[in-house]
Amino acid sequence: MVAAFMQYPFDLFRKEIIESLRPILDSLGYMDEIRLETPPSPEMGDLSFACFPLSKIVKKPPSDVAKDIANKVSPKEWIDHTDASGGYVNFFINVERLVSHTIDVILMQDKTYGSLEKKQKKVIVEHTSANPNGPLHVGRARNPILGDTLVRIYRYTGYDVESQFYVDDLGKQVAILAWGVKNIKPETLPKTDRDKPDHLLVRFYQQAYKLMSENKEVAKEINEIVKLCERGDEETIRMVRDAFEPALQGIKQSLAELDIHFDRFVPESQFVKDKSVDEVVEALKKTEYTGKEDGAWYIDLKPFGVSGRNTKFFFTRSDGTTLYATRDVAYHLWKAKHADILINVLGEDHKLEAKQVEIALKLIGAKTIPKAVFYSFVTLPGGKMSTRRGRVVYLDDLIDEAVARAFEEVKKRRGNELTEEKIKHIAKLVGLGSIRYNILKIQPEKDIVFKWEDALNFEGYSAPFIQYAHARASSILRKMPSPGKVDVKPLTHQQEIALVKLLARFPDVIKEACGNNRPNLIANYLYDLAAQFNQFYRDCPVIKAENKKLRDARLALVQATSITLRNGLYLLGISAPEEM
RNA sequence: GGGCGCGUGGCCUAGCUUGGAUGGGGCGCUGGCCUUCUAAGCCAGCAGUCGCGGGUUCGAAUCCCGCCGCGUCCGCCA
Repeated sequence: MVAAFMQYPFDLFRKEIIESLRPILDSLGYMDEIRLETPPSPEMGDLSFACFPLSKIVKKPPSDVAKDIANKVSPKEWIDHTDASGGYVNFFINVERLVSHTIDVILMQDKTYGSLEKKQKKVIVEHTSANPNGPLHVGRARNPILGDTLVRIYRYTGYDVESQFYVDDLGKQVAILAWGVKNIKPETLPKTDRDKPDHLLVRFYQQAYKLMSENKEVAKEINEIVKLCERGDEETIRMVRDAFEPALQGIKQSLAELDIHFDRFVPESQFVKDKSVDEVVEALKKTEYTGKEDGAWYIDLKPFGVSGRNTKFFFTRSDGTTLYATRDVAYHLWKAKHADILINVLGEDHKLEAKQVEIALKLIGAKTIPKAVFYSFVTLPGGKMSTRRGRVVYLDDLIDEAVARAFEEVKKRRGNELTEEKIKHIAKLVGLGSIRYNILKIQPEKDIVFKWEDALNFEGYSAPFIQYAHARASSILRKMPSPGKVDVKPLTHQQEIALVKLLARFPDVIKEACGNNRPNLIANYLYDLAAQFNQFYRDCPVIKAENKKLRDARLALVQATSITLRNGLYLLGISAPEEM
């Protein structure tokens, strides 16, 4: 058992620099926090300190200040030497120490390399929360992929995490579906090519929606269902739930394909049944921003910086029933009781609603305010996706297509050496990995126009590129296992050093990705790491290294790389094939 | 009309929170590398007014103001 949590090399290096710099800077009258940056290229150093602000204080040119400081810093355990250029003090790490320490840590921690110490804090990540009225389409697929990745990242960073899917069982969408299931004869509906409950059910929804728009009677009946649900009528809620439950199962199935699972499904009706939403209403009625219009209660959001045509946030209807956002407030109060940090993954269309909930929570004195991660829509080249109009690409179709495409690719390359079964297995890992990666590599706030060629990208900046690097490493280790703890002094080739330096950065990347809710940083990093490994692979023969010492050292490095790639891919929910 | 987000080579994208040292990648295109650990790879080349205009600064893709374009929201819907 690994007793103590080993400290990561770059943390130690950074710490040493700051300790050396502090007294020097103090004596020059610079009291600010010391911020270190990474030079643009490794030849210039491993970390640097900019002297521009300091040059003002001491009234000397930055280059002179940098030179003075560089001369005063002496080599230590981690600082090998310093250098001044262009107004920067550049610090070079002790490479020999870095190499041995980094490889030691990685081989020792193995599956936990990059993870951080336990935080003793609970996080609830709410994501997906899609209306269970049909299959997930790719327009919404960003949500579960981002959400699940955040769950993984928070766990790895040391938090206790629970993932939640908020089931909107009181909404109009599910009421329409329930009406359809009850009133529409299945044989009148078009056939589906997919025998999966969500695909079968969405036809009822689409048809019921159509009838509702054409026929006032139908609309009335559907509204009646909604009303009964909102009042907490057990029988109606059960009827609706029975209607949508299979669709939810279908959604779960699709997500399971992508290795996405939830710890808890929370039905919206829970907060009507336990009356907690009524408590929210009572509390909101008492604020100084509260008003009433035709019997409906609202909060004026204008003083909170919300603007637009209408700034009133209605939290009851004139008949006293609550609205979606009101119940969402109750849900968040409940979550706050069970966690220290709340993360919500939401589409950009929910920005105002999230703001309403946040303001309401503050007004009634909630101590934990959720942090939202918004993502922009995935659209089709012709515009938005729409389940109603059938203008959609379903996630299931994307999955099938990705796996099929991957199958062709594997077959093309390895068809004559691998069994059909093995090809299928690899194709699945590659196809599914590509879907996740192609979403995760892009910042959430950027719009994505769905194009098959991008979604199924298998080369360059893609999952298979990284998986391939891992497979290459595995292939070497399969032929000749790493001897474990060895003397890594022979690792002096520039590709080896560059590779180790990247490996050592992994924990920083995770910390950064978690702190800012930005999984794309990990996606980026893994690409860089894989690319660097490919260069090492080209220049440094491992099995046929000149001598046994070098070979063993390189094997350890390959092992360390394979561990880091695998851990990183795991965080993104992508599998690391040993062969492809 | 107002709020929020986005705008980087033909296409996609990193960097923007915390301003600094030559703006990184990928796709596509052109040319080269498989008798050596899997070529889903590697190397070289072509390709950029960082939407436009102003400002702050020793220094702006990054901060501030204005404008333009795209997305999204402004329901007693969810």
